[in-house]
Amino acid sequence: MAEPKTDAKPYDPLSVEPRRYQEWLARGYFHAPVDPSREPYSIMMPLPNITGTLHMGHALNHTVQDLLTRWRRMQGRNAMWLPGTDHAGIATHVVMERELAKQGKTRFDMGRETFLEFAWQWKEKYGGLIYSQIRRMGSGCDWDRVTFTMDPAYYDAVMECFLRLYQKGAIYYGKRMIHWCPKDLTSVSELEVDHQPVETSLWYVRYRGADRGPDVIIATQRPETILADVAVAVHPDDERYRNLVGRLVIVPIANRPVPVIADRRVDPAFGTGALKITPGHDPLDNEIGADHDLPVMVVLDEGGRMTPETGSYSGMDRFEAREAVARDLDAAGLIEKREPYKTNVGRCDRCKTILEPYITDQWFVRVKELAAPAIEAVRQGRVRFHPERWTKVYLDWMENIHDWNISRRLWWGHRIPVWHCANGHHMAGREAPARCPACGGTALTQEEQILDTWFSSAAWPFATLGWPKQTPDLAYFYPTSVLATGRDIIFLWVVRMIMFGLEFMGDAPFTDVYINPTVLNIEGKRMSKSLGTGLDPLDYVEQGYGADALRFALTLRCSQGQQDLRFGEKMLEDVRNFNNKIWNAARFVRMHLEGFAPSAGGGTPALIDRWILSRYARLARTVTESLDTFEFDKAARALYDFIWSEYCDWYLELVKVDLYRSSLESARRRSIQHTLWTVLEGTMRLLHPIMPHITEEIWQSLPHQGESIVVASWPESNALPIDEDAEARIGTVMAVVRAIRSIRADLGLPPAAQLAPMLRATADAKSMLESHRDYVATLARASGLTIAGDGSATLGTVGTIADGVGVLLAVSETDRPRARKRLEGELRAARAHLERTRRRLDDPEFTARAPVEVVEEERRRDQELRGRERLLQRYLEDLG
RNA sequence: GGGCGGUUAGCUCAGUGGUAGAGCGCAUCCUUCACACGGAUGAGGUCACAGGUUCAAGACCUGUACCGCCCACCA
Repeated sequence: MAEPKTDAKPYDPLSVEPRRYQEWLARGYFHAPVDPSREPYSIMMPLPNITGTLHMGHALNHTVQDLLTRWRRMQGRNAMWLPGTDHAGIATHVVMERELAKQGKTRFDMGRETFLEFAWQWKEKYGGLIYSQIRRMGSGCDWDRVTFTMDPAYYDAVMECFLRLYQKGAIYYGKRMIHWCPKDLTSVSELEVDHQPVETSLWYVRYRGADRGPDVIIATQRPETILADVAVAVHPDDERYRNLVGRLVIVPIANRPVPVIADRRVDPAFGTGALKITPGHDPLDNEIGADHDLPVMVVLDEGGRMTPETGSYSGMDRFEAREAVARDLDAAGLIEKREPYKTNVGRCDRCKTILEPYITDQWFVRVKELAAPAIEAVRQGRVRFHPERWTKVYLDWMENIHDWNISRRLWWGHRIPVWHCANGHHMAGREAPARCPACGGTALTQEEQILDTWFSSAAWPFATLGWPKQTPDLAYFYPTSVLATGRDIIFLWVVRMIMFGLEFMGDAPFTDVYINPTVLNIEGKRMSKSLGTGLDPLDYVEQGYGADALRFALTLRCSQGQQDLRFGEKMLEDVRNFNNKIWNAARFVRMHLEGFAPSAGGGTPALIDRWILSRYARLARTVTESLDTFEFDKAARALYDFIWSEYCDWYLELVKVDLYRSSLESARRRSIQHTLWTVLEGTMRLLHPIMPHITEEIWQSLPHQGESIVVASWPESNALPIDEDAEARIGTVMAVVRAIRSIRADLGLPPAAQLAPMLRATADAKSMLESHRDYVATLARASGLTIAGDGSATLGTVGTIADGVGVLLAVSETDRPRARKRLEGELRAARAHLERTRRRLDDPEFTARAPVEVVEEERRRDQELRGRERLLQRYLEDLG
C-alpha cells in the first residue's frame, strides 16, 4: 500500500480518493469468494437504470450500503455488495425514442430487431457511466459479480420464474382495462401513474328521453366518450330519478337509446346524480357495465384518437374531439352548463402523457397466493423494516394487493415465453412447440409483449447468484442480509422481491429492509433535473469536497426520525473543515510519534490518557450500536463530536503540556505516544465505513497492522474499558479551565496578561488539581495559578464555582464593574435555579411519589446550589 | 376521504419523562510552533396551538392548525 503522498496542511481529497480506490480494486478487497468457513454478509444493490446517472439519492443510498458492507467486513464477515443495472424497459424506451424522434423516426420505422440492436448499443454506451460514478463515490462493490438484468443467465432466470408461475396456474391472460399510455403504446403499472391536479371543465349534458319519456342531465368531464355510452346510471335511492330507472334515454349525437339503470356506486351528491356509463373508457363504468351485462363500446384507438366509426370525429385527438363534441352538443342545445372543474389526471410516470383507461390483451399474475406468505414473513419478523413504521405501510398495501399486470407492449425487455395458436390457445415454453397441444395447430406465433421491468427485478436477490442453478454462490449468499432502498419503490420492488424469494427460494430474500430518507434540496423541494433543482453529486465531489465529505454529510443527516433529508452545499463545507481537522490532528500525532513502536506498549497511562481512552471506549460502543440499529446519523455525530471536541480540543491540548515540557521523561513520552496512536488509529477504523479514503490515507501514515484499513478489524468495544474516575477528574479540570477562560473573557483581560487565579477545593480535588496544575495553567493561560484549601480568605476577587471548585481572581479597580456584573448575573441564575429546586422539594407530592434517586439527586442539587449561592454572595461582598 | 411523517435557537437538525443541545450563522477576542477549512468566550428558545395523563411533559394521550409524503380516486 502506498505511503501517504502529501503532508500539506489542507487535506486534498482529490489527490487521495481515486488513488486509494484503485489500490483497493487492485487488491481485490471487494470481491468475496464463497468461503464456508466464514459467515457471509450480502447486500444486493437496488439496481439503477442503464439510462440513469448518479443522483443525490443514489449517493445516500450507496453510502449506506457501502458503510454497512465495510463495517461488517471489518467485523469479520465475508461481506459482498453486488452491483448491477436494470434494462428498465419503459424508461429506456422513452429516452431512446426521444432520440429517434429527433431524427423524425419511431421505433416502428426501425422494426423490432433493429431497435433492439440500437438498444444494446445504447446500453453499451451509457450503461457503464453509472458504474464509474459509483466507483468515484468509493463504493466497494464486488465488481466481479456485476449483473445486468438482460445478461443471458439472468434472462434465463426470468424465464424460469414466468414458466413456473404459468405452470402452477398463477398467470392468466385476457382482455382487461389497464392504464394505457397513448404515446408509449403500452400498459403501465398502477404504481407508475403520476396523479396531477388539472383545471378542466364539467359539462352538464341533456340526454333526451326516448318515447317522450323524461330527459336526464348528466355531468361529465369527457364529452368525447359520450359516443361510447351504453347506459345512464343513478343511485337506487335517489328520489329524483325513481321513475326514470328502467326507461330509455337517447345518447346525444350517436342518437342511440340506452337504458337508465340503478347502481349503488353512483354518488347522488355529485353533479346531477346521474352518471353516463362508458365501459370502454372508464374503470368504474367498466365494472358497473359488467355487473349489468352492458356491452362495451370503444371510440378511442391505442393512440388516443377517435376511431373510424365516429364519423366526423374520426382521427381526431381525444382532446380535440372533446371540444368538438362539446361544440356540437352546444349547437344542438344539449349543454345545460359548463363549469370549471378541478380534478386529477393520471400521467405516464415516464413521459408525462395523460393516460387512458384502455382494454387490451394483458398478462396478469394472480398475486394473492404469493402475497400471503410475504405478509406472514413480515408479521413474524422474519423480515424487519427500519424505521419500523414502514412495516404497517407494507402490510396495509399487501393486504389490499391487486393482481399484477406484467405485460408491456414494448420491445426492450424479456419477451414473454408464450406461444399463441390460431385457435386462441396459448402455451408457455422457452422454445416454440411443434404444434398446439390443445388443437394440434401448427400456426404458432410468439407473444409480442415483454415482461414488466419489475417482474425481472423481483428475481434480483437470487437470479444474480445463478438461480435456477444450485450454485455455491446461491447456497452461500442467499438469503441476503440487508436491503437498503428509498421508500418510492417499496411497492414496486421490495414487496415483489419478498414474494418471489418466498415463492422460488422458499425463504425471504433478506432479513432487514432499511428505508433511507429522500434527499431534498435545501428549500425542501424534490430534486428534479427537469425543474433545475437536481444536484449532481459528482459535481460536488470533483469541485474539491471529495466523496468522503459527501458521504459523511449525508450520513450525518440520515436519521430515522424524518422521512426527508435536506441537502445544501454548506453541509459539504462543514465536513471539508472536519476532514481538515482530522488531517491536521493526524499530522500533529505523526510529528510526535518519532521512535514509537506499538509493540513496546504504553506503560502506565496518566489520568489524561485514561480519560481519552475511556471516551474512546464510549465512542466505539456508540458507533457500533448505532450502526447495528441503522441509526447512521448517531454514529456520524458521535465520531464528529469525539474527534473534534474531545480528541482535538481537549486531549491534544492537554498532551501538549507534557510534550513541550523541558523535562519530559521517556516513559511519559512513550505512554503519550501510545495513547495518541491508540485512539487515532482506532478512531480511523471506526470512521472508515463512512469516510473510507481519508481514513485509509491516515491509517497508512500511522503504525498499523495489516495491509489496509479496509481489511483491518473493527474495534471491539467490549474490550475497551470505561474509566469513570478519570472521566470525573478530568471533567473537573475541564470545568476549571473553562471557568478561568470565561472570567478572562468577561473581564476583557488581554490574552497576553498571565492570570493568577486561586482555586479553592476540598482535599481530594485539591490534590488532583495540584498534580494537574500545569494543564490548568497552560490551557487557561494562568501561570500564576495557586491552589488552596477550602477555607482561605478572598478579598477583592471575582469568582465562580466550577464542578465544586472555587475559581477566584483578584480584580483591579478598573475591572470591578465588569466583575460585579458577572457575579450578579451568576447569582441571579443560581437563585432562579434554586427557586425551582426549592419549589420541588417543598412539594410533598414530589418527595412522596418521585423515585428515591430523583429526590436524592434533587436534594444534592439543592445543597450544591445553596453553597453556590452563598459563595457567590460572599464573592460579591468581598469585591466591595 | 384514509394513512404516515414533520413543526425545538436566524438556518439545518439531535434530543432515552427528571437543570433545553449541536453544527453553521451572529457578536467579542486571539495571525501561541497540528489545523484561520483554526482557537477561546458569549448572545440567542412560553420546544406550532389547545386540552389531558403524571409529583414531573419538548418527549406520553386526545384534538386543532400548517408543511410534506403515500394510498383511494365521485363521472
